[in-house]
Amino acid sequence: MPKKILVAVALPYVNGEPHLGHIAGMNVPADIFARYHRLRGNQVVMVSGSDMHGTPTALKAMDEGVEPIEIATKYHEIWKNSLEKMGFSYDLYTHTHTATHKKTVHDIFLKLKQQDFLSEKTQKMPFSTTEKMFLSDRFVEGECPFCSYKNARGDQCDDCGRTLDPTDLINIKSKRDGSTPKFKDTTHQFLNLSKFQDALEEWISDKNDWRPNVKNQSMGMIKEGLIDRAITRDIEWGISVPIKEGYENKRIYVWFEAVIGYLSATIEWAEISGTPDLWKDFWLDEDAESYYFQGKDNVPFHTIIWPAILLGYGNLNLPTDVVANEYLNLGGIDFSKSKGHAVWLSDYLSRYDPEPLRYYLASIMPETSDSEFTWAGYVSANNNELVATLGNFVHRVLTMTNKNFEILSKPSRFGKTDLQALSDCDKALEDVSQSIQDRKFRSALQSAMKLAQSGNKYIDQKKPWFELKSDKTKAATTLWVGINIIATLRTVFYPFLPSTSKLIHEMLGFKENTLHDGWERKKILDDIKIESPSPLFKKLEDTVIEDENNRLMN
RNA sequence: GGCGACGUAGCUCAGUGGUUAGAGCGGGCGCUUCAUAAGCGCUAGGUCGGAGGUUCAAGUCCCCCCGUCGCCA
Repeated sequence: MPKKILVAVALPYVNGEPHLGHIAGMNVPADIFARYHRLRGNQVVMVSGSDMHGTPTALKAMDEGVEPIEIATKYHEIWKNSLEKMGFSYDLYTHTHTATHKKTVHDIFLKLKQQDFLSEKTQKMPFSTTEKMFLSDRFVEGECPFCSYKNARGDQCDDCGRTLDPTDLINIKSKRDGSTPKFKDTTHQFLNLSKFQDALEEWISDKNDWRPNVKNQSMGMIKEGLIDRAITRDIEWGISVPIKEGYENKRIYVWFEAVIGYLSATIEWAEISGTPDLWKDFWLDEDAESYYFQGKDNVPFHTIIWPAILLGYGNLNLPTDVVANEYLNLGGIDFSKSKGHAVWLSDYLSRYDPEPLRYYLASIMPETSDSEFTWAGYVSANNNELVATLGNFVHRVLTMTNKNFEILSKPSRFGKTDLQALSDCDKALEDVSQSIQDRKFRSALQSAMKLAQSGNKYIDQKKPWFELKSDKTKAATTLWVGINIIATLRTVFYPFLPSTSKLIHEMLGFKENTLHDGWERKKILDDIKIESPSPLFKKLEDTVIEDENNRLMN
């Protein structure tokens, strides 16, 4: 019975280009997971989109003197394009400035209001008279009333560490233009998170397969007591508030509506696919599973706020797991000279192939702690692992076969070593499968690469170049087994390296596509013909390391 | 300040209280020549962030520090 699996990837702010840190923790693991499950025969929908209404996007637009939609659309296109080039298999990558999204957000907002999960409160907020807008805590500064530090923020003094309210600040100024704000009353809608306290605690308490940081952090917050949070803001950019009076100049706050993007994207996908009700399979069927991929800074939104919204709305599936990764940092260079620099995805793709990057990022995925991207590590992974271990194994077997056999036939009997090699294939399929299901992607990749290593050992043991001279039948057996290993490598690497997998598939002359063969050792045809192979990967010169590091520091 | 995660070989990381703490990469030595000078074998390299405690036994459990990152206030 195929499973129904929703793969939800965090919606990025579109106030800049994607860099390697963005994709290492969200897109790479999500795509591996989605591709694995499709190959397994499960019904998968993988969705995400650009978060168009983020505060940083609106501010950038204001600073550049353009409309927010211009900034958002510009970067949305760049994101969409780069994600596509990396081979991420989204069923839909949309954005949150669509009619479907707005309709879904309004529907949810009104239902929550109707069920009494929203309430109205009035508070005093600093208002900029020059920019005609309310200023959030981090956009005001002034003198700390406790330690007299001059640049204390609206929420905290960085010097003495004390918690502040903007009304505490002496000589409060706008950080944006230095003007003095006035305090004005403003009224907002609040989500009553406290009403979900018990339900959330019960829901999370038995999630023993979640990563420790996700579960413990969420439980800690729940036990401290959840407080109501404002879900509307005094801003112009965003989704309108579906309340008749008093909210004309307010918008729904972005953290509330962005998470709804997972649902609205699934609905949009179903509509585009011509099966408008299909989204229900993933959200209403209680056997369906859902996995949310994102960075560690996003955990509470996915383990508390989004589940609270879903519970409040009713009948919608809660996350099966919230797969949060730590951060990928940029390393190997002098940080003092590289401030604000990053490896931009579009820039990377203008010079290098997607697959080595997918491989390297999966191999250093920040699953348990922050990790570092270095160009030296990238070149090393490409040359020592992809070229030397995987690429070379495939190439040496296929070249020898092509040069010595017009047609390679299935051997009539196998020796002990041959049977061991074939069982290594089954072991690899099992190990990779288990690790991906457990969302342990680094370990899964290691198990896949281990098969290429054991393939090389097998070839070294059998020495088919001798067998060719002494007994050609023996060489045929070795190479036939070698081709079985290659066919299995094609399968276990498919989630990580889809293009490489396709290339192997074609070089082996298989007819149907890889998905058709499923997650098992392919039944190789009795007679197989191998054309002259081409290398799977390009070796990189060591000068790449220096060149790229220089580029980062200039 | 509170909560959470992390700190193990030169690098990246595994390690349900139980032999002598492991793997890959990098280093050193050897073997091999089918293959993109690729492959295979052997080997060196560790006060497990620091100090204390519980235990027959601690990288692992408890307490206190130090450091990094995230969230909250």
